[in-house]
Amino acid sequence: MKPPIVLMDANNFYCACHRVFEPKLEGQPVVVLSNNDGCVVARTNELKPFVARGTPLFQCAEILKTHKAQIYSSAYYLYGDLSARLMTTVARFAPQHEVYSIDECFLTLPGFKGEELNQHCLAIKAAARQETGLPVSLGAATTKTLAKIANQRAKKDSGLAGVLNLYDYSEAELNELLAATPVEEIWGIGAKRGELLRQNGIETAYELKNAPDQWVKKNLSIMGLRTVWELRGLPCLPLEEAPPAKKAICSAKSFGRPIETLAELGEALTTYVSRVAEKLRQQGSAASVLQVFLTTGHYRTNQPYYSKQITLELAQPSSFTPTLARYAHHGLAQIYRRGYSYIKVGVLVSGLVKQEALQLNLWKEGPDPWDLAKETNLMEEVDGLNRRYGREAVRLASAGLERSWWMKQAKLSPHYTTRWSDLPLATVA
DNA sequence: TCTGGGGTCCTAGGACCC
DNA sequence: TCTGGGGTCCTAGGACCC
Repeated sequence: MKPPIVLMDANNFYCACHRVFEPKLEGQPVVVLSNNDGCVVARTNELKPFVARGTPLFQCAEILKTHKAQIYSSAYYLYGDLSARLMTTVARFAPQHEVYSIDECFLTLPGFKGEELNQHCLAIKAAARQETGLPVSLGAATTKTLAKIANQRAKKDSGLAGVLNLYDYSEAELNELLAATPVEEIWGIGAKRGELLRQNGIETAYELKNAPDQWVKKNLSIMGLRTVWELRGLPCLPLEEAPPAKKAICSAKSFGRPIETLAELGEALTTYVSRVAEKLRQQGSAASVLQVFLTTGHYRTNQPYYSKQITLELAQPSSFTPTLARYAHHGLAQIYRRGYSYIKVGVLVSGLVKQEALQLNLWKEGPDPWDLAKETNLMEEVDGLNRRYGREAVRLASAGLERSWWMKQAKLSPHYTTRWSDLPLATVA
């Protein structure tokens, strides 16, 4: 017997995080903006019919105003922290879990079924609300893809109390639900594939479930075929308890204003390289390839467009911030052209190897082992200080001090969970 | 004026080899 | 005019997700 797979997903996660610390927002429409306050990345249910996800702020400012929406810049320090608390809570309820994204977690519940399964899901929901203040929904089924559909339904249908169990549905009941599910709502079917499917007369999840394997594989690749099998109740996507190490790490952000000079681009690049290097060390990796890219805006047509990338191979894999920064700046100097207004620069590292393996190989060739030990110790100190005193408490001077190019964050929330000075005050009347 | 960031996986096509 | 077959590796680009 296949064990039930449950997907826990927070409702309007980013918006909900702001509500946790500002209870006055409860029942009020809230939106959260992307970096640079550019687009709407999250909005509460009240606004969903009027504002699509990803709409640029300037295009929906009026509608937001008429609905008296509360607007926030994205505050990832807050979301990351609440996410960790939420995952700790739900993990208690299952022998195995996979944190799939910042607000989603798959759980397996072997031995559970029927009413017992429903009650367990309700208990998870109650604990999440009690311990983190976040509203969540849960969907149970035999595969991840079906659990996703169950979860969506649980969210949309207010009669369901946030929990839907498809695990105990009969084949006929399940087919009926799939027939009422548009094909674009299936996990793994986006706009392009949705369009292709519709052109071929496949409009619902039920129709896709019954499409011939050969046709699916040819048109939607092996991933599409897996999706179809999962719709049929055949698990193809295993639970991954330990997240696999990343194969590439990237940092790239738009500036708060266009910049022209190599010096300022360099400051931003150092900042992003430092972030990438920190993430590398966190997962115990060193990079052997580094890519730098920069671009002018592509929405404004009255300005010349320029976009370029360069790939550099490191003499030795490294996670030492100054080494990576040196390569990055070397690359930037080669692709930089005067006379353009740039809006973004970025860095991507790949060819990742385990840092330990590097150290073991040292006595054969490569950098002086003594130097490497010094580099490692130095970075451990820096990472420790930054963990303790806040990100970028210690940083390279070339990352800049003024940083007038920094992204726009006009509506930033206080750091409720990471700064003593920002703790909310409770007063007794 | 103002249009996000960070990932994964797959496929096609070219270079190269025997 | 005719011009093999099969394999690997790499890269660029597309599609998707949150």
